[in-house]
Amino acid sequence: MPTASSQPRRTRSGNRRDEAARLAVLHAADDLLVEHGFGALTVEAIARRAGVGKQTIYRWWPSKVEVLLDTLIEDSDKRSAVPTEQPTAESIQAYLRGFARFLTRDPAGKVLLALMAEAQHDPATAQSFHQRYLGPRREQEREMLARAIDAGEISPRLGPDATLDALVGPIVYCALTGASVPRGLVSTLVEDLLRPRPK
Amino acid sequence: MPTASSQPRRTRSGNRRDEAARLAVLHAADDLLVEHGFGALTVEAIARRAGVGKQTIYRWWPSKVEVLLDTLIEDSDKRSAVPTEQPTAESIQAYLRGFARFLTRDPAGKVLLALMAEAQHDPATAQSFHQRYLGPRREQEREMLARAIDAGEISPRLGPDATLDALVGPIVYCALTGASVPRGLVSTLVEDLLRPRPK
Amino acid sequence: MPTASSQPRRTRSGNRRDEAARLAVLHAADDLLVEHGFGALTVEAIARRAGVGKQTIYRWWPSKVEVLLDTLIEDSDKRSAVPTEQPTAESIQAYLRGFARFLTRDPAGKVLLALMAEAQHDPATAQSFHQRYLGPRREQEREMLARAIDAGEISPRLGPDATLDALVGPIVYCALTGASVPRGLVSTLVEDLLRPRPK
Amino acid sequence: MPTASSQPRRTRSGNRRDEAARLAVLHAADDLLVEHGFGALTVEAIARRAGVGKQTIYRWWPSKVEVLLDTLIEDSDKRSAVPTEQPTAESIQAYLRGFARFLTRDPAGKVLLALMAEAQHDPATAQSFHQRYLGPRREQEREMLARAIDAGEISPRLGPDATLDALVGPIVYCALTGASVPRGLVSTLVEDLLRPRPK
DNA sequence: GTATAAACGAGACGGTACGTCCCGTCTTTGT
DNA sequence: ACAAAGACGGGACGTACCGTCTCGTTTATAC
Repeated sequence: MPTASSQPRRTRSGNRRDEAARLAVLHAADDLLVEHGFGALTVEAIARRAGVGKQTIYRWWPSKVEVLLDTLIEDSDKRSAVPTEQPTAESIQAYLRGFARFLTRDPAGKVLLALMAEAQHDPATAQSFHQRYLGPRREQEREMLARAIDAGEISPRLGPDATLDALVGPIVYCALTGASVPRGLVSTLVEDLLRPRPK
Repeated sequence: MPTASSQPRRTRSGNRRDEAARLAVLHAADDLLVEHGFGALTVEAIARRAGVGKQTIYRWWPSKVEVLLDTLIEDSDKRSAVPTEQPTAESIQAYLRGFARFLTRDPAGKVLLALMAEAQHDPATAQSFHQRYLGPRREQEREMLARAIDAGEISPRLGPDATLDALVGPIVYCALTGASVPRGLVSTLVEDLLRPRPK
Repeated sequence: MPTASSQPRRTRSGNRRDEAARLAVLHAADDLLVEHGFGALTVEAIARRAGVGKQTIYRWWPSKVEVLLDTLIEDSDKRSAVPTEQPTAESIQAYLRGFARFLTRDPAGKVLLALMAEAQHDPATAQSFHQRYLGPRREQEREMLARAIDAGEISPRLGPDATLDALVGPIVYCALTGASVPRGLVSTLVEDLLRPRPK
Repeated sequence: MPTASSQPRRTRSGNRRDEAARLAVLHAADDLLVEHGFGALTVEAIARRAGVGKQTIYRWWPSKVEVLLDTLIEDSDKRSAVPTEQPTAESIQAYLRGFARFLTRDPAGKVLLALMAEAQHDPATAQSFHQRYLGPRREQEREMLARAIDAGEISPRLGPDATLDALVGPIVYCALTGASVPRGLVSTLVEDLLRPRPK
């Protein structure tokens, strides 16, 4: 991870990128999305709320979607990290439960839903969203599965991607339809798909 | 001057709703969505393409989303109907496969994805989408499950909604991420979730 | 439910023109102009107010301007008639004063001003307005002058049209600028232009 | 191709008002009025013709009427200025003749007629038109009269406003009715109203 | 008497313009 | 050099009327 300059940084600009402006934009976008929905998330509104010029946004982000993507990537790792320690069936299940909570309860989860939605409307968003979020995440999840299989913790009947679609898909679907994830769903999925009884 | 007012007489409108205009709007919306994506789906573009006044759209539909919903409801029943005959595990599996094909291959499936996406952005869309599409569909699917259970065809470990989320969720998730539904996913889901081996 | 078609029963129409509808349109137009100004005088508003279908207006009048012209012609003769008896300098002066009052005080005078205004905006209006109102009126006024000259009542230094422009122009101009006609203006005009002292 | 970044450099805009856009709007409005009449003078048409966004018009002018008023005020002083030197009966007469020519011949005169007309239809136009054009002009004319009276050049029988109404009214009236100002009218008015023979 | 034909109210239709909002680009000015 | 500010050309929004057109009803006249 690169440097990340530290001090409060009060001076409003200079000839280097203004970190305060960057954060103001990210927070403004996040807040607007949560408070007024994606429809109210216009570049002008972000700039207004962040007390920033429109050009400052266009200078650093190709579109408002990339702003959201930046917030998502930061928040996602914080609030729903893929287990990197030696995973067990239980820790995988816990990860899925955490992911479900993130999606359906955490305001930051709204960002993910909004981006997944916007990706349906705009190919450029789809491209970025896959490259910067879905792809890396899926890669981590595949690794998690592989290590659990290696350790004999699980033995899924399906290939890694199909398995992950089967586990994550229902959770995402519930979130998209505004429903809570039904009690027992995650555990049953884990039990039936990751530990199929041998014939 | 010879009279010659003979042929079927282009009736073009009158005091009552013009069916030709209605169809032109529905088709224009569908075509625009498939050809240029949701971003190009403006009321003005629909009107232009349908050869119709904007007011004619606003007169009959509260928003472009409702236009899409109308086309979805008509198409969905035609191209991916929920089985109403006595369902078996096999016919349920066939329904899911048909649904997957509808979502990922059929242009009309794009309409469903677009609406599910727009529902994330706009509460009014979410409301309509649930009330007019998701709700009735889920109801039919519940009935399908119930009859299959009664007939002893299946015995799901989860409640009806959780079962349906687990079956439909992965398919929708694949479609949303632009992936094809992995081979074996549907059959494994049906087998593991609807016919759990007796202990 | 016994209907009992009792009340006077507005006999809604028949095979011939409906006089009630005609009057309703004329009055609605007049009222709208006076109450809400020319800007609110749309065909739809007239129809709404008169309780009449738009087509009924378009059937009998080529435009809303002709509706106004109809009301003007009826009212103008009633409220500011050109003297036809043997005119004197005094009766001419009285006519001009009456005309000034009509223009600046009488609601029906607003119709004349509105038409004169609209004639600036639209050549068709100008054409009709001249043909149906200004022309005939000017003709009557010329006759009035001619008879007064013949009788030795007046001896204007200018030709008939120039004289009338000089007499009527200031009154119309005051009305158009929203001013009242200054005290003494009419009498001075009559005295100085119609009875010039012999050199 | 040699570099030659020489010419005035189409600056096209910036933080401050774009003078080129302002002029383009004024000229477009003027041209449209003269060429196609007030009916064709829509904000959209002005924007189209000026090669300007609609918002640029709405940003600087409250309505199309104010655009016209701006052109009128600029043109009016250039083409029909009120005499400021010591006025004589002759220079007053010349001014009136110039004004008559302006109104009936000069394309810019159409703007005045159109505004006077629109003032009949819309109170806001009336307000602006009086405040920004009629009022100041009348003030200049009153001054002209006053100085001529002081110098003993004229001795009108009527008060200043009535005198001006009597002089200007017939000219405006002729222009409004599409007539040319009759030969002899102006000179007779000046002679009979400004130089009344002493009793 | 019944059939025809005209005028009626209602209102849907394809359009045009309204005045507003936001897009993404561009310039100016300040730090 | 970067930032705030905001004007710019463009284009979609949802509304109001335009003038035309059917619809179904009502009623006076013609057969």
